[in-house]
Amino acid sequence: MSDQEGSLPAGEDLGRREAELRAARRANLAALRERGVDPFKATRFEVTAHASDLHERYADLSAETEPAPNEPFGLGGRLMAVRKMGKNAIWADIWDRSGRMQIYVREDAVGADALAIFDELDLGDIIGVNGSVFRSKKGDLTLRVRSFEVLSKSLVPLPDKWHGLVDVEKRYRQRYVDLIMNEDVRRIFIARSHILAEMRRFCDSKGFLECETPTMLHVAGGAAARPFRTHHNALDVPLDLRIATELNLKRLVVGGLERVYEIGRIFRNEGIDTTHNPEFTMLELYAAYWSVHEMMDFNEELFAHLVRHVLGGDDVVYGERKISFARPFKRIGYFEAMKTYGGLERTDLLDPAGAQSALGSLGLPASQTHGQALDKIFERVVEPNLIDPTFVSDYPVVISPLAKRKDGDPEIVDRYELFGANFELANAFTELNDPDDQRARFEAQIHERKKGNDEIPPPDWDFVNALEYGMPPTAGIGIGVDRLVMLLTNNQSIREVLLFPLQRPIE
RNA sequence: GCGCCUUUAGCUCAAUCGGUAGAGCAUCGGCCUUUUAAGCCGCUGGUUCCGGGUUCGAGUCCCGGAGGGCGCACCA
Repeated sequence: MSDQEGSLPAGEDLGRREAELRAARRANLAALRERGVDPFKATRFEVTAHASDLHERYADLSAETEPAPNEPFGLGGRLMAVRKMGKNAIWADIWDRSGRMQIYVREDAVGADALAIFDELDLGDIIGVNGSVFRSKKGDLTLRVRSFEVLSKSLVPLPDKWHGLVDVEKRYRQRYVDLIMNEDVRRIFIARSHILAEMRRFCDSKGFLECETPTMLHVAGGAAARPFRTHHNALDVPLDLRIATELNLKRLVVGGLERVYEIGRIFRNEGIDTTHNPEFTMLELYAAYWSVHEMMDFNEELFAHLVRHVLGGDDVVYGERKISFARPFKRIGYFEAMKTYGGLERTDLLDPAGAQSALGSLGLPASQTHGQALDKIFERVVEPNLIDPTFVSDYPVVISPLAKRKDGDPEIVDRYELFGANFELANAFTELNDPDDQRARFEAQIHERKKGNDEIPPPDWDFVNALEYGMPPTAGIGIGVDRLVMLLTNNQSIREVLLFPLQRPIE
């Protein structure tokens, strides 16, 4: 590639202004090269501190104690602001992952040639600086630059240094620019990474094995959802992207791994809104010899731990609300909740016709199935009341095809869901391990499927076969990681916690 | 899929009733050795998302389309 104006990627349609701005940077690149500095030749830089390290370490350094301790540091970062003071001194801000550091470049410290090079830099260039810190008269901790290196050149103009990048579409399509400009966005994704790491650490500490099961399957099962279809050329077979990790993880429990989990990407071929993205991340975890009661304790401990770890206390601020995750969480039975919040009776709800009429009296449209009707009623009547974290337990079997029936009450399963801030945070149940019951439920689903419900997956007979070898009593849980991150980072849209949310292609 | 909102300079935003499209930042040229949205002086910068229509005249009004956001529906 030459650094001539016009050597832009084919098809890129630049306005005249942007072309000028880019050309100016190319000219500055050429000028640097003429001085013997090639920004793209650098292969490494010795980073010995991040900005936040220095801010912490020198929190007590005052402007009066200058000269500062003569300890040199090397910082790498992006040049984000430049304030030139005459011909011989430049103040500037560089940003690294941890935050901002002001730097001070003086001719009498770096020499005339180096200052001239610095003078040629553009906002957005990546530099490495060496020097020691002092506190400026205005109180800002500053690195007095003794030497610096140009580590990379930024050839496109950055957004407004004050307003940053605001346009939501551009933020998602060019997330790298968003991350450069918006510190709060950077913090969300750093927090997300910490949440994921802490979830793993927590699960590992309880004796769970992280397992990786295939994302491409011949039969995508374990949930009700339309899959994405793909194709393997060499085998010439159609494949589905998984819609859950459930069945494979339970195969591992059959295999004797006892405690397993996967933090996995799930794909569902459905619409996009503020709480749904076609690919999302779910934690699924299975514990042999546990019932749903042990799982509830585990769940409560995990969430309380994560909230403390990320937010430093028990309270989560979400939108207008403040929600406490102090243990114990509230608990309520499914039918108890329906009765309390909607005055609805168990016997009516368990009757398909009764459920439909309850739906009608709420002013909701008729549902295709009994289960769907119950979901709609619950969503309307109970969910809006679930703000503090609340375990709702004892679900009806009609809406829980993979859960074990409750002993002594065959219409109820050993299942709970955890709600908080008006959305579902976790779904757990005692897993069905009777192969005959499982087979019967798959057979029932075949009829559903034939009726045209294409969200019902075809049966996975090998899974029944696995159960026939014998699976210990097992509890399982699914946690929507993206929604948990939304909650812990106070974001109202899933796209704000996904680095690259799916967008329609341009043109 | 339906409804509402939105799209103007590289970025962030203006533009009265339909009457010559402006500003700040950035860029470019100057001045300034403790500034921090640095400051001061000067220059430059437009396919008003796209395509039609109405009109003497359209960023503005009408129709169609595209992208995005939100809500509803669908969906955990």
